Amino acid sequence: MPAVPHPTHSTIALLQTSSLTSVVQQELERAILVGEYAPGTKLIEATIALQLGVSRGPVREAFRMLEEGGLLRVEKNRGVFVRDIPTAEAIEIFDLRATLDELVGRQLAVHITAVQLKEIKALVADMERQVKAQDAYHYHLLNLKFHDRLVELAGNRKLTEIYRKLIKELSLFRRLNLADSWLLPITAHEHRPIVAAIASGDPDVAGRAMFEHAMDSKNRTIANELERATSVPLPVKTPRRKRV
Amino acid sequence: MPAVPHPTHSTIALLQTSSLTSVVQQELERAILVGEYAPGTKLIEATIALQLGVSRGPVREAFRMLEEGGLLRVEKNRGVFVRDIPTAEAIEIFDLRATLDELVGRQLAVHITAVQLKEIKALVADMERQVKAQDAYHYHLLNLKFHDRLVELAGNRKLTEIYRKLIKELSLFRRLNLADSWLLPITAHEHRPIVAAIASGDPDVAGRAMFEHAMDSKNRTIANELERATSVPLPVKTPRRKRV
DNA sequence: AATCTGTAGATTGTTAACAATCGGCATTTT
DNA sequence: AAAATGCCGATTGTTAACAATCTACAGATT
Repeated sequence: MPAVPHPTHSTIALLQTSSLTSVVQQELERAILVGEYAPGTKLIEATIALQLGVSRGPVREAFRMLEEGGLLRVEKNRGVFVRDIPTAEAIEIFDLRATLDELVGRQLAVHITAVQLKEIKALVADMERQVKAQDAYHYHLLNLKFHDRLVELAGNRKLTEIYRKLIKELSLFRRLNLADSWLLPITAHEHRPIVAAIASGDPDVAGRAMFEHAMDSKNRTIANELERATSVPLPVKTPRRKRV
Repeated sequence: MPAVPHPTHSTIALLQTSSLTSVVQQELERAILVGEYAPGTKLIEATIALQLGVSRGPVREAFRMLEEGGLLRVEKNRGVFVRDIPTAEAIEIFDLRATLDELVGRQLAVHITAVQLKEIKALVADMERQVKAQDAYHYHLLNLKFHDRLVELAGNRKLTEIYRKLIKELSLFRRLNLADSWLLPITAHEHRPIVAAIASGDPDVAGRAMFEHAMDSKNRTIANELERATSVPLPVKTPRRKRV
């Protein structure tokens, strides 16, 4: 009856929105972010096409999307590789994130509702529970959720979009995934003050709290990285390249 | 003989870097940004492929890149369209840009060199010349260049990347291109104070100057847009912000 | 031994054909 | 007349084949 078909059934909605390209895109993104394809890994069109049961066309289109999204690096006629974020770029991203987080804090201080504040506090409580339980992995996930939710609540969708893109790229900063960085969630005790700062309603205070927190995270990660670099005689395997 | 071929000749470098996909991508982006394809326009694969003398494959891949870049909107089985940025989203982008510009100002205040400062001053002088000559078009170009260069000089490539993406999307905010907004470059007299603020070396002052300038631009544009819609000019007030 | 050369296989770039879906229009139905 | 039905051209989604390029390796050359 509806002149405009309304995708109520999830299967219909799926067929209407997801093409093979989008499915491949999402699956590759998932695999990359979860570490199934480590940074530097070469992705071969035919292999992936075979694994996912599609032809090379959709795979190539997905590659182009992920390239533009900053997750893949393309070398013409040579192949596509999972991007490895160099330390210098990671620093830039951290700085940028800090500024965005500051904006988030400022916005939230003015606009957050009581219900939302409660939701955030619950997340913090959850995290503290994971710390007590020594569950670094779930703490990590909750921490991501915490910050993502804050950004979302700031109410600027473009900001959310960019923030998420930055987070994805940061997860390709190799050393971040070496696990010992979130073995000790020192960040935990900073979360309550942040929530308090937001609740205070003062944009300057809240913005500052968010900014400092982000910068702490940056400094901790980079320090960790530099330490590793000096202690380990860097096992740099040089890939065969002809170009400059 | 170099075992590693060095693409000194531009033609070689071109062949090594540019695939049909990338050429199509750039050409479409150019055409979109220059307004040859107005927002809302439907782009037909076969037509474009024919016009550019390639097959549909590269065109589709370029579509995916431009989609991810925020310039195209894709409806499955229906086609791709040049995106039309709604006012609400434009506002979000403006706010975001203001924050990024503030960061730019803060960075420049601390890091800009004498030569760079001179270069920027030259750009401002150029702009003032265009104002005197009533050349709104070239003023517009120089203004873009001015801000783009400032961001570039801030020395954060990721920031530059995001900033440019935002600018591109803003150019798809339909009303911005209706020409009368840059018939009167009221912004002109704000540029000297900005440069001075940067030259002062005080990050707070410079950041604030950049932020306010961006917000002025936002308010002017949005007011203009609302006026067109309602034919009643509403002054848009933005809360002043203070820095610690 | 080290470097150069050339060939074969693997992989990417590009095209063309096939399949599925959409949108409009004529026809039918009420 | 209004609404529903069914067809047809146009357009998109997908696949498979073809062409160009790269990488590795073996043999030739110095």
